Amino acid sequence: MTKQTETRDRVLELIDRLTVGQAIPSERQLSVDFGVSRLTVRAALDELVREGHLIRRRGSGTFVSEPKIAQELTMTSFTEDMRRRGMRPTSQTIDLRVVPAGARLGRFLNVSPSEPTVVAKRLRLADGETMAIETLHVPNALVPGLTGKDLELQSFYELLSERYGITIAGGIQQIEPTVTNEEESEALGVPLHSPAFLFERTSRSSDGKTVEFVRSIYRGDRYVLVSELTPQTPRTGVPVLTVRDDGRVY
Amino acid sequence: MTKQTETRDRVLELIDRLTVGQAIPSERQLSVDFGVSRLTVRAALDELVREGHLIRRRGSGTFVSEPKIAQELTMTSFTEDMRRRGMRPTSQTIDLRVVPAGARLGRFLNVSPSEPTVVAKRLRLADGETMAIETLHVPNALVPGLTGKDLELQSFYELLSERYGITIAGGIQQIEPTVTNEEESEALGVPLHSPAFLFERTSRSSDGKTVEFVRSIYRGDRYVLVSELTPQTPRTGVPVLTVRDDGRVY
DNA sequence: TCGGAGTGCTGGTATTGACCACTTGGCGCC
DNA sequence: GGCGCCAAGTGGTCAATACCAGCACTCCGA
Repeated sequence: MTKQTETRDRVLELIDRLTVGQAIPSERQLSVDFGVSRLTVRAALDELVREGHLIRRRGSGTFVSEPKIAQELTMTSFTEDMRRRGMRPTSQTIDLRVVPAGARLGRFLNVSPSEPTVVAKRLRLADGETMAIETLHVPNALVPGLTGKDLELQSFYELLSERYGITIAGGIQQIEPTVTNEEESEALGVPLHSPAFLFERTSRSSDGKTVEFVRSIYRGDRYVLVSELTPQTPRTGVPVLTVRDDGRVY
Repeated sequence: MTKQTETRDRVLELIDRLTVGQAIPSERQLSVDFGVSRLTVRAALDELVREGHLIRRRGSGTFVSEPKIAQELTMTSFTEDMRRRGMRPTSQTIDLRVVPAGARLGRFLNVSPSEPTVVAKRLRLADGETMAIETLHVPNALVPGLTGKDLELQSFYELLSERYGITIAGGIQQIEPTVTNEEESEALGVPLHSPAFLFERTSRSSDGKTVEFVRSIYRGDRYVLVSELTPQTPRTGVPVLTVRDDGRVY
């Protein structure tokens, strides 16, 4: 725990006790209070400003900012995503089998086409309603003994971390519009050819190995992507998955 | 021009002359070369690392990184977006009329329902191929005398800035999957009910006024959203519009 | 020849001190 | 009472210095 992260955490606690628009103590004051140098305080505040918790006003002070409309799109699993939105995520494993990766999947996972690979098809629910259908592909060697039941009990990423000691370090996700086919429509309970998002994600672990390739179909009538746009300044354009509760969310 | 931004620029020049994977001089060396403190060099490098130009390796050095797959999604117009990808953006104004805002649009634009509003429908092309169809809504008072031809000659945001003195300060964009209707299919030259992205964007100027509401339909077969995912650490998840040149882009 | 310890580099963190640019509010003058 | 100026406080920037932790290479001894 560096002083900087410690300072960051202490400031976050401060923020929790304040309301939007209120000023936090000055950098000089904080450096005295916490017993660290002002630069350390600044570094911690820098981070919080980047994350949208604080707003600096030169000559005036540093203030608690509006909660960001669009939160960071971090490396979240479906489970975390739903929890963050106060919904209860569940999962039904429709199918789980181990098959050779094949050419295309082998390329994605960076393994031999003959490599045994777990292919799991899951229906993802939020508060009991269908939200997405997901097909997971993982080299079997990474997750020996994985069962369909395992996937229903906890987040796959939690499982990866706790049972197999694998932590996800990053990934890349591609999003396209699509329409549901017969199988997807039936599983999701929506009309045939309903608009949907197709997510394709490849994740890699901290040692650089490709861990999974996931293909998900999200209901277009329940999901929207919202991104906040900022001009010029390379601040961050932060998109987020937002559940459409009723008809619209503005 | 602060020393930090100056240092940043000089390092960027350095990067241009190097290839991916090569090391830049050490922080201490740069601070001597540029005649600034190491702290200043670090701050400049911090920014470049955040933007994805450089990668630090403790004990080893700082290296030129792969160009980021996902660039920042800044407040871009279609025009800027296409230019950044090396394509030539053009525009055909299909229709332009001034009508009362009405209830729904008035709410979006934060004006009275009877407020005269420019509604312009444009076909957006990239390298001569249809890419999107866009319907622009702007209070007429903000852009008096706007013609359909104006919109074909330059970016609307450039026009706003140069002729009307309005600069866009931010906005929020919502993205959904949809399918094209008859009119859209015909205009875009795709089959009826083709998958497409629906973008709805509301932009505000620096003085807080809502400037525009834009509704765009992007061809799903030519557009994909790519977002790079980073775990835990609230670095930035940066999504971007990526043109699908051929069949796939991986 | 091979392996391991040592050493000199790298970036990572932290401190102290200083000055600048800007905001704000109070004080004094009109 | 109102206006304008000025001082105090704020964040923004920068310097010089120190020590820590990780990496890679060299050199020496087995």
